[in-house]
This record gives sequence, C-alpha cells and structure tokens, in this order.
Amino acid sequence: MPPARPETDATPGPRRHEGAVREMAGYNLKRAYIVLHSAAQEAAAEFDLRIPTFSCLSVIVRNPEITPSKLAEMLRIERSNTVVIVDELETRELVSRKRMKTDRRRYALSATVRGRHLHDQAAEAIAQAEATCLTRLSDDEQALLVEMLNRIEGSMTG
Amino acid sequence: MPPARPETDATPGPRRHEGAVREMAGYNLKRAYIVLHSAAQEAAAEFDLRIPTFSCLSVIVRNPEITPSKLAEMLRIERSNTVVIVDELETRELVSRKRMKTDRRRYALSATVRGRHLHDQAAEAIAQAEATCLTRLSDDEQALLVEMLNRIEGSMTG
DNA sequence: CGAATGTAGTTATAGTCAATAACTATTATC
DNA sequence: GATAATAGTTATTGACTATAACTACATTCG
Repeated sequence: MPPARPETDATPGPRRHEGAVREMAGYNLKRAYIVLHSAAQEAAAEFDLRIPTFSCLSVIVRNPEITPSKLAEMLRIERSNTVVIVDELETRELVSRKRMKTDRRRYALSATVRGRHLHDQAAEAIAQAEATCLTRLSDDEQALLVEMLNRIEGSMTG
Repeated sequence: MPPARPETDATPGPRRHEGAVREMAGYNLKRAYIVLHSAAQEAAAEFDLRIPTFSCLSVIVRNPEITPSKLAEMLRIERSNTVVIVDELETRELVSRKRMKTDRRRYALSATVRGRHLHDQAAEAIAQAEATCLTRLSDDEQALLVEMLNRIEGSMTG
C-alpha cells in the first residue's frame, strides 16, 4: 500500500475522501451489515424479539431436543450467553427446557407450538425486511453474495 | 416462507440443521464480517489501535482539517463517540486539534507525521490480514463483492 | 470402588461499541 | 439584543460478547 497523503488535487470546495478504510472489505462488510441488521431488528421488534433471540429460537425450532451447548456452537456464541436468551424464551413459553434422563447435566430444548408460530411469523417479516435492502441485487447476485460470504467464513474455520 | 417444522427425515444420528437464519443474508453477512473483523482487529492491535480508532485516523489522514462532525458523518458514528477516539489520537500525538479562526466552535483535525506513518503501516498490515480471509475469492470476485455491498448500503441511504 | 478429571449449565463481571440526552460555548437569525 | 441553531463535550445507558469461576453430574482409570 502506497503511503496515504492528503489528496492535494485542485478540486474546489471541501471534497472529502474516506481513508484507506473505504477500500477495505471488512469496512464495506460492516456498513452493509448495519443496513441489513437494522432492517431485521426493526422487523423482529414487532414480535418483541431481538436478533440473537430470534436466531436461537430459529435454531431450536429446526433442532428439537438440542442442548444449549450445541446451540451455542451452531450460532458461534458463548454457552454462557445462551442462558439469558433461553431463560427469556422459556419464560415466554416459546421454548421448553427438559432435563435429559440419560445425562442429567444436559437440557433438551424444544420449541413449543407457540414458539413455532411466532418463529414462522417473525421469519417471514424479517425476510421481507431484508428483501427491501436487497432490491438492487438480482436473485443470482443475492445467491452469489451468500455463497461468497460463506467462502469467507469458511476460509478461517475450515 | 413455509412454516418451519422439525426436519423429520430419517437421517441417523443427531444431524443438526441451522434454522431459518442460515438462509438470511444478514446472518451470513454477520458471520463473514466477524471473520474479517477479527483478523483486522488482530492486525491493528500490533499498533495499539482498535478498528474504530484506525478508521478515524484513516479518514483524518486523507482529509486534513476535517471537523469532528464531518468525521462522524463520514464514518456514520455519533459525534459524541468521536470525542474519546480523537482524545486518544491527540494524546498519542497522531492527530492535532486546532481551533478554527473562522468559527471558534469548530476544531480542525489533521494527522501528524507520526500519525501518517503509523496509519500507513497499520493499513498495510490490516490489508494483508484481510487478504488472508479472502484467498478463496478471486480478484474479480472481491471487487464484485465490495460493489454489491455498496449497493446494499446505498439501498437505504440513497 | 473411588479419586481425579472432564463436561454442561450457570453466575457474575467486564469490555466494546453504539445511541441518547443534557450541557457549554459560539455563531446565526430576526 | 433576544432567540434559535450549531459544534463539541460529558455522562449515561443498553445491547452484545467474552472470560473466569462456580455447581452438579459424568467419565476415566488406578
């Protein structure tokens, strides 16, 4: 990378240039992420869900009897952070905690009927909110984007 | 979106499926972002910089005499949050704060020679760290990715 | 068996980042 | 000249993540 100098071209007025960050993939990723996240957050809020809460519910719906440890591993969050979220989901009767008989250290998490209904409604709303952010991308481009993002994610973890 | 049901296919063993989140663009964006951000963070840490601090420095280097308000606007952060960052940059003598004579409410922020040097070194290191995360994407793909991310960002703000 | 080790869940705590409101000083408006 | 607007600051809050230490239970192995 060549040294960054104040750009001394004779453009009149205070034309501003973002720094080296603007060319960095991570920075662009973050800004796009904020747009999508805000939209999703707003949609989820109508169901009194925050994004991490919805994500946990979503994984539990598709994986009945999942343990908190496995849930944490799949969402790449710390086990300790699942506790508060599952607490809330249980209090709202969206998810049930059941001691496992084979290993009494573990809990089996399953979504209740109410949990599944709320999940499906929220998932629909969030998907629509995201679609609004992606109107400038064709279907093919959206698919390619997700595929490339997964390649980036996979580049580190395997 | 069709209702999410526990997938009852007869696959043996505890094969797990992530929930609806896995198909959501925002979720994939986040996971890829975390990979890139972690790598960048690690690289920046060698220069005692955190990412927001580096970003501010980067913008100031390219925009001598920029005001904190303009800096906040460009990075889409709150003005109040620039204060602590600029404080640190000033203490480390990477950036100077100068009262403007035309408007004594404003400060003009400029990078010092030391600030520019540190910036260039850090930018180089961060770019290399990012490159490691992007090895699975061709140059064309990387360019396309950034371009698509900018289209997403632009879909809301203009 | 039973002591040592490991694992699952939990609790408490701290750090990072973003956002808000309220304040001071200065400038612009009418 | 009074009022409103702007720039920077301060203090505080909240969301999310990460770490360490704790308990209860299970496994390993002498």
